Amino acid sequence: MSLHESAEMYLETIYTLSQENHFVRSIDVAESLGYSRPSISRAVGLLKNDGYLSVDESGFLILTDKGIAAAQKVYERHTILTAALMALGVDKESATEDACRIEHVISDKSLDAIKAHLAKYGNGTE
Amino acid sequence: MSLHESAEMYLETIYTLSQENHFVRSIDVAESLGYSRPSISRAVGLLKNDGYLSVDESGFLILTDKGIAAAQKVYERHTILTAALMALGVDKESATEDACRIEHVISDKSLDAIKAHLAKYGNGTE
DNA sequence: GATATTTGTTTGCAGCGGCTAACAACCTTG
DNA sequence: CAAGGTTGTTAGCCGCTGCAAACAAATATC
Repeated sequence: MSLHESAEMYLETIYTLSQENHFVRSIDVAESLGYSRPSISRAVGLLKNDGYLSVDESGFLILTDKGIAAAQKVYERHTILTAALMALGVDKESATEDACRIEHVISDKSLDAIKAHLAKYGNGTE
Repeated sequence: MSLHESAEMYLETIYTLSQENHFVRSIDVAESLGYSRPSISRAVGLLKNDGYLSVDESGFLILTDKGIAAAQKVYERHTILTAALMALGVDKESATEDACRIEHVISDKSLDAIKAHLAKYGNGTE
């Protein structure tokens, strides 16, 4: 079963938060995404059911290997898209916001093409 | 009230079909998008309510000025995104599919940056 | 003119993905 | 230990956007 956009977003958020804080609870995800606690609660339940994470006794969210792999894939897309847009002169904030939406809908083919282009022509200048 | 993604897609489809055929009915939109007739029926009703189109006695869909403007905007985005992806070496079909999804979520800022880049470096080669 | 096909509408369903309200369980702290 | 804040869950709502079934109206065909 492939991930819905929202699930990708939750995984990515948990992943990046866990790199910053090491311990991630539902409330952290809620605050980071600006969503309500019930929304996170449901999403976490679904992700748990689907084997993307587990929740320990203290309520910390632990990504499984499957969860980490999925999150990293989304995160990489995010990074590439942000870099590509910034290379075109888009400000960081707009580039990040757009990357956040595009990362869920662009194909691997197109993403790879952008990646290859960045690799060839650099990521920081134009 | 800003257009939802689905509404943008309907408008764009009606617009392109009306350039090819001159007369566009609901059924044409249904076949073009691969949606059911009821889905089109409801969408057309909503677009009509919001002043994007009218339906004449024969059932032909007529975009209003507002509808044309909105459709053209989406279509232009589609064209630019397709060209940009193809310039990166993405095949036409994939580029078109991705453009179809990205066109609804990318910001004007990023779109303008891509447009400017295409204008500077051409649309067909890399 | 009768039947059949095409087209559009109405009704109601389903999944997704937000939300609030209310409750429960767990701190924490006076 | 009692009171209050924090966090998570449950229940249920709503809008969006697809769907199918069933009906209605118009058109085509025999």
